[in-house]
Amino acid sequence: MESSCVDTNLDLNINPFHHRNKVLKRESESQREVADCDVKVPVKQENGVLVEELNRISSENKKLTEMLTVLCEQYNSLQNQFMELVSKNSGNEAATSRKRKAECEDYTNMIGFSGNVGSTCSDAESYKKPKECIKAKISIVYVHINPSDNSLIVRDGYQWRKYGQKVTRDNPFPRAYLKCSFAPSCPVKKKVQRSAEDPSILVATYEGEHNHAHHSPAELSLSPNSSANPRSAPVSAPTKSSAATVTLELMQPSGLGDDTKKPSQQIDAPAIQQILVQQMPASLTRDLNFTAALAAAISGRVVDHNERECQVM
DNA sequence: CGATTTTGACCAGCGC
DNA sequence: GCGCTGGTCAAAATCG
Repeated sequence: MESSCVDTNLDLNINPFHHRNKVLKRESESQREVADCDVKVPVKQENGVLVEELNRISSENKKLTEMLTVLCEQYNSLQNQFMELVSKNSGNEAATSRKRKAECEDYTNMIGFSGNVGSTCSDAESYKKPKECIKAKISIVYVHINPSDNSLIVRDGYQWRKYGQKVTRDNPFPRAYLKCSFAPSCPVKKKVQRSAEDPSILVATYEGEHNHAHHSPAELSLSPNSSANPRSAPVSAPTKSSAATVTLELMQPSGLGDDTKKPSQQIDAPAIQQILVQQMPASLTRDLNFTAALAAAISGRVVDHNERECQVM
């Protein structure tokens, strides 16, 4: 929850020591190319250019890190404000809500950012099977969609099977219940429902973790447990229904009492969007796939740049 | 024809 | 115990 949980140090694989090998490798490659072109370029000159480029990238990395730190600080302060708001509203909500205790426990964990519900027995299914302690990682994904799009489809790279649909009391939009197509070997379930406050937002609640890779790697990865995902995020065009997506992982209720019940239903749409914006950097920096892809993209640009320079010389 | 979706019925938790 | 509610089941319908 704390911003300290967020590693603001973007490892872009461009630190000098790490990059040194690439530089040396590039040196040998360019020497080969130079030989092929039958043009002799002083190695020291190229070395200087590369070092200069490396310094430039390092300074960019530093700037990005600073920007990220500022973003995280802003996020932290906003989160504190949000928690205050939630605790104020929870008193009124508790009087009118008839939610199940178990569900309240689930949503007590909402707007957490680094924990894993599975470490205790207070997770989603424990009320059904009190003797079992099922590990169920719960996370909420908000997907911005076209309000005229009535489908309840959240493309997250996995294949789902719908097994039910209900209209819930506190939301006029139907809620779809889906299981991973690999069930029962994969226990992951998800619920998809439009936000009552903002119909352009689709709320997908994931329960559990996938124990397999994506079914369709060509689709955009929005999975809450990126550790189970295959490598880098695909580059296919965004789907019509997913213009922007943010994942909120849920955390342990430690330090949070019942006064945080169902905060998502107590905040208005602008607050949600603010939270989502603040959530993005934390989610992105936690996502190894994202940082790896970013590093690959940057290093790719550097390589291209160097190759162009080599060709010029 | 197998996989998926739809949809009404059923079950279980919770508050009164 | 009863009613309300969310979640799940399973048969029928639909799709590719």
